[in-house]
Amino acid sequence: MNPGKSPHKASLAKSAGSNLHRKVAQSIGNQILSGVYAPGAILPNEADWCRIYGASRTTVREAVKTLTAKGLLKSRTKIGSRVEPRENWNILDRDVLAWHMASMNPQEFFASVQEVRKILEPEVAALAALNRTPQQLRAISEAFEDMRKAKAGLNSVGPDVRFHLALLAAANNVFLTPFGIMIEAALTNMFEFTSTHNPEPDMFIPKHEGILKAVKRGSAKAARKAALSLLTDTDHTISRIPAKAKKPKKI
Amino acid sequence: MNPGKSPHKASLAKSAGSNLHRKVAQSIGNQILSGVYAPGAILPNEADWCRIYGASRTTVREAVKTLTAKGLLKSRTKIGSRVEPRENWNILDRDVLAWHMASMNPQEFFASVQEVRKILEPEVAALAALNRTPQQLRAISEAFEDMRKAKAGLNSVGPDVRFHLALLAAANNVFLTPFGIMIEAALTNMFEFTSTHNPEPDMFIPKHEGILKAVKRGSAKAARKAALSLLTDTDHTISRIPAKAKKPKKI
DNA sequence: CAATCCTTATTTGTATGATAATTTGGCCAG
DNA sequence: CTGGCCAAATTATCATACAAATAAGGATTG
Repeated sequence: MNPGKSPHKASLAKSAGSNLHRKVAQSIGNQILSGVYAPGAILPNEADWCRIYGASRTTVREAVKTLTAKGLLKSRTKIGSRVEPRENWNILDRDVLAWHMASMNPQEFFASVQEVRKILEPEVAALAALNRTPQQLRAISEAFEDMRKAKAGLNSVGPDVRFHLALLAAANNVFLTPFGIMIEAALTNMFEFTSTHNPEPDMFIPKHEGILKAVKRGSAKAARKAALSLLTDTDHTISRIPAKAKKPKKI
Repeated sequence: MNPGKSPHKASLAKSAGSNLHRKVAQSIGNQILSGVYAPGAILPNEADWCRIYGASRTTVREAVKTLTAKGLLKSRTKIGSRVEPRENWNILDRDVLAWHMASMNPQEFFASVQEVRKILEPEVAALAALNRTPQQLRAISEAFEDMRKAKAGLNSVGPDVRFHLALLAAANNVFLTPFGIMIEAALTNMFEFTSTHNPEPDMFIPKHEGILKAVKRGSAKAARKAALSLLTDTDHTISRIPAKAKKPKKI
């Protein structure tokens, strides 16, 4: 796409990862997620990347392997590295999600997340009510207590995240755990998406308590209902964007 | 775990991937997923892996980077590579899922998948009914037609998978697409989990047709109901294992 | 002209050896 | 006992070379 002599300059070093191959992977990953290299496109070859980043081929190759492992690329001899179709991207991977967030309309991102949360979290709560171990219940309970204590300070986001992650873990289904990443990202960055920071904190605590109590006494039905109400009534969420006609789909 | 001179011998070359670093990654990945190296354990260092597999350090490092990118490992200088906790594993990654399936009780795997499918697929169908593009509808429709044609032969698994994947794509939510891997794995290997191969093929086609029609005319409610019935009534699934008391959780 | 085979060029894959950077753990001094 | 300094182990990076795969074009032949 830009095989010229002075390509992107691809600003490195801005992201935190201390290792070079990590930085390179982040940079290339960001470029893919932001559409600089679209699915199907052939990336610059390894030698080019070396020049671009001033790194050794070893380092570049490790970065490429990282991206390949996340489903963004596929390399073949004599061809080079081609960007994989979107459905192969490992979007629930921590890094991929971060890159995705960096180059996406925040409201659209948030709407997509909430759409999935509304589907999953009530059922997750129900499963947790049925399958939780005592230890898992304790983890949920402790997170809730921390939420309550931290109520005064606005930094209740940490315990809040822990609460939802603990709930997810208590559902005891491996295929649900990947969503922790998504939930975490949504909750920790919520203030960036919604205008107000901690919306309706007075409703906030009781609703979480409702989930906790239902899970404690093993009532799937009540847990489902409580979790649903947390995501719909109180809103925590942005109800301005209709979940439906999100985007007419350019194609 | 086995730092002796004659370690695992870790049979390579059995899996298809032609590249060496791929084979090494697969072998180590399998060992992690099968519990040879548990979360928190320190893996052999790079030099050891080189001896074990008879590969160069370059190759071993690329394999390690691959596994790191999938969330199975984390490497630190002077420490080595440590197996990450399970919740960080990228279980919806194609490879990780394959390794997981290779070392798991098939019925437990299938039960977990169906549990998630019952949660998601009705809502996926509903979203598809609301958000599908004409092209996406056509893809669903074509997959269904292929299913019907292939009805005589038992190899309807291909079109069946395509049908569900097309439905998933039509939901138009990036955070749902990762489940395609899981659904694909479940459907293509179903005959290994259930005793009978294509259970109740007479119900099979009409139920899929019900989903298609609902999606076509944009009825979320009907689509949800049809998708749910496909997963509960007909059973496609194994109802012998109660979804609840799966496993008392050894901890 | 058409089809087939062969050569060649390009790109990734693997190997080797060396050096740098990081950090644990122990040693040593106060 | 405490603090800081030193050494060892391990990953991180670099440079170079060769191997393997394969796409593309050219030579050969029908």
